[in-house]
Amino acid sequence: MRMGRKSSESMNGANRSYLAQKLTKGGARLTAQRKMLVEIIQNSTGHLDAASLLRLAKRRDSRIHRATVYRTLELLKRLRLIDELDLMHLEGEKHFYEPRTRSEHFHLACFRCGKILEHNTPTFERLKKEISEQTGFKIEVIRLEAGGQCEECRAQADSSQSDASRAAR
Amino acid sequence: MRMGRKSSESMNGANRSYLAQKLTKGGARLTAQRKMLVEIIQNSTGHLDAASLLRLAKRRDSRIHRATVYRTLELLKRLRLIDELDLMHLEGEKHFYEPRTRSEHFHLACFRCGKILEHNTPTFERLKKEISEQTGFKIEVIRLEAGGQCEECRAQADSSQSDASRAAR
DNA sequence: CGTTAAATGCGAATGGGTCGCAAAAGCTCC
DNA sequence: GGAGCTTTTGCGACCCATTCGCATTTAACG
Ligand SMILES: [Mn+2]
Ligand SMILES: [Mn+2]
Ligand SMILES: [Zn+2]
Ligand SMILES: [Zn+2]
Repeated sequence: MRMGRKSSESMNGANRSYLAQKLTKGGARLTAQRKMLVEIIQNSTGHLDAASLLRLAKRRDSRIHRATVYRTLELLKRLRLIDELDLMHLEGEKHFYEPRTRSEHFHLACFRCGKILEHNTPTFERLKKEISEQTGFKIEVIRLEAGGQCEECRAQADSSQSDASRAAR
Repeated sequence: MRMGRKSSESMNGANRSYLAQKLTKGGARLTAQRKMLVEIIQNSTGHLDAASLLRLAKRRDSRIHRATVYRTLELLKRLRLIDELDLMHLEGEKHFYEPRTRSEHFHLACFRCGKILEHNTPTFERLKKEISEQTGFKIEVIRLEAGGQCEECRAQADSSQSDASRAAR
């Protein structure tokens, strides 16, 4: 009977109250799978899709099933613990997820290099406020995404553009 | 050999130059199918998904195939003649399409009654400008969507809320 | 018109996501 | 710390939107 605690577990202790609070509100049970999935999402840096999340989870406990991942994502969305992103369908039709613990931001997807930029400005906050005021609509989730060219790729495109026009002469 | 022209066809004459211009740029051919699909999209009021578009198209020429619809939508997206919407996945994973001829707006999807509101405010324009200025990102397509409760549904929810609290006492 | 590259129809194949059900695991209350 | 009830999981079959490869047709250019 190992009583040793890994750092992730002791850290879990701190998280548990927050999660327990959030998850148990509404009658959701705090299962091992859910704890694991939430922890992976929280600790992950980038934007996870369901398949990646499953892969990472299987590394800890190979018995976890795809359906559980999808069901948990659905639950976390409902509880507003994560946001779902499309990232302009840059990599097919799948969705990406990120914890709502980080400060709010939107996403810019570069069609050329595939990079995802995160950004925010007070004007976004203002826009949301205006929307509610002007339409009476109560915003529960909002998603702002743009596709185009990032600064670097634009510079590159411009220089090859001038190459092309030079060659055309 | 019927020489009569339906109004939709004569209207087509006006559109054709615009379409021909847009479609033939980049080497796209002006096929009967493409003309038909673009016309359906332009004349449609609501937000069409691929299946609805196919259904409407089949009504005019039953030989048109699903794959052609998808390929045409892809083309029109590339040419920036239409925008693709998710509408917060209110009706599953499918996408919706609308012509870019109408003035720009974003979409608010009511989770309760399923209504889609269209809205705009100058702050949105300003936000886009700021994004470009602050990040150097060149926006080619942008999508702003919110999900929540429309004014009517909110009023309804509030009144049933107070019913509930009254009942609870 | 004939030529040629591009587009279409077709049906099979993908891929992301969902479902129904039996077994397993949380919670609650004692 | 179990009994009993309810929720959740694993599982595989299934679904639905979209894509693909290929043979045939068609638009566009000369
Ligand atoms: Mn989507
Ligand atoms: Mn992000
Ligand atoms: Zn880039
Ligand atoms: Zn509503």
